[in-house]
Amino acid sequence: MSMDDVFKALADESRRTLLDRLHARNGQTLGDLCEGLAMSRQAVTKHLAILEAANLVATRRQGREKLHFLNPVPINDIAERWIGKFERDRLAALSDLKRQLESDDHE
Amino acid sequence: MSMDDVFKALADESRRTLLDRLHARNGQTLGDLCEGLAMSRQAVTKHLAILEAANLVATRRQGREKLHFLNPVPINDIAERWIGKFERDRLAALSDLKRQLESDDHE
DNA sequence: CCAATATGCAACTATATGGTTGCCTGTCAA
DNA sequence: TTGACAGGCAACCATATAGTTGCATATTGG
Repeated sequence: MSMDDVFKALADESRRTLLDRLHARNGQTLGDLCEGLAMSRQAVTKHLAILEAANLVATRRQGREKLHFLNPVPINDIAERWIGKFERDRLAALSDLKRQLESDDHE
Repeated sequence: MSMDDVFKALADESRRTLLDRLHARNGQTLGDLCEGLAMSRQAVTKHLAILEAANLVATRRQGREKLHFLNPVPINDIAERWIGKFERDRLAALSDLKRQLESDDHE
């Protein structure tokens, strides 16, 4: 669960997709997370193990199923490392504004 | 400057150290950034090129020197991807509190 | 019990990546 | 001009890593 594990875990597109899926719906099983992906179940298992070791994903066993949950804390730590407190607020405001403008475009 | 480039760039400890150095003092030259590091100048050059391609570092030529500047925007985008607006505020508050407690410890 | 379901483990392969060495180019100052 | 300084480019090597296949284990429902 070192910092290096977090960055290595995030370096792969497949793993980021898995985090996206958990962000959209938390608490999915391995089978759920495999659905529609162009790789074997074993590949997904390995990716989830890496995400879990990095503390980006927490798990809970329920019978023969294993539920997966996204943990946003290490992600926040990344931002804290290189973005100062005030700069953070400024960038957050900019992001909000950008989202606002984009959603207006689509109306 | 795709999202993948950013994560790949951050996946290496040496590159994160370079970002730390720029965060501590912005606008350093290649020579500055090499100092005290246990690798060749050419290795640092390659790392900086990767950081620049990922838009994490911006550069400006000045005579025979090249100055390097940290760009925090892609870092912020990472946090935005998996942390909701309200969750972001909550995590930021927690981080501030944690920092506060830690600084108290050291007094 | 037993077959189907859900997940775990291990060996193997191809490619990506970090680091090196050697040499080239450009800029400054005496 | 010319030597020294700052940086750039290319080929090469060792290791890390994403993906695969094949087999094993564990839980549930009939």
